[in-house]
Amino acid sequence: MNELHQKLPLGFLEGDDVVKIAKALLGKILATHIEGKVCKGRIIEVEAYNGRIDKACHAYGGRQTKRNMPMYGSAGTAYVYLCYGIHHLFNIVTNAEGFADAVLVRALEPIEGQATMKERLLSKNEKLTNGPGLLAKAMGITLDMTGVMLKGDQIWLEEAPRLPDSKIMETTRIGIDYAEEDVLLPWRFYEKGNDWVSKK
DNA sequence: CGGCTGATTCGCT
DNA sequence: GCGAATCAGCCGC
Repeated sequence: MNELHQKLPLGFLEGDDVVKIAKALLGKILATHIEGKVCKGRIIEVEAYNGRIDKACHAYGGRQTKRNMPMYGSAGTAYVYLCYGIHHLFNIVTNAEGFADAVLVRALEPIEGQATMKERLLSKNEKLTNGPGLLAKAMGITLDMTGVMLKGDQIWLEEAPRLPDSKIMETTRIGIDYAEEDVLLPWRFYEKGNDWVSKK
């Protein structure tokens, strides 16, 4: 097996600095094997959410709901939730059990299974994975996958060289206007010049 | 091509 | 009841 396609050890996600982990995840590969179909994409856009200090985080202030419980799980847990009543958004939980940090995967560069993605999306345009709602649908990620570990046969991460800092763009997160001053945190990261970034 | 809006369900007031 | 870590379709320029 090609060394680039080894599974990413979940220890990669155990640190207590979710911002650092979010940046390090850029370039890594997200893979799913659902209903007999394999899909893969390079992670090229992410956002960091910190449960203790970040008003944009669903678990800010120690809030616990049925929806956000997976965020308190151990590093490498998937957190999938329904946004705007329609879209599934996929997060990678980081840090130790009991700490509700997570990285929202906002965009992928497709590298395998594009035909399957197109079937799932029933979309007329060329967008497959240029946004968190789209990529979850394209990859076959659904609500019942919240709480599963990213190490099984269904969904996992693969190793890949990390992006040099010179290729990483840092900016503010999207769609969190309710988060008061934390709107300004530069916790969205994407690969400069990549056409699959969700917004320009 | 930019801006506005409906979709649709969960969580909190 | 209202707003939400979004997207596609429609309208007007």
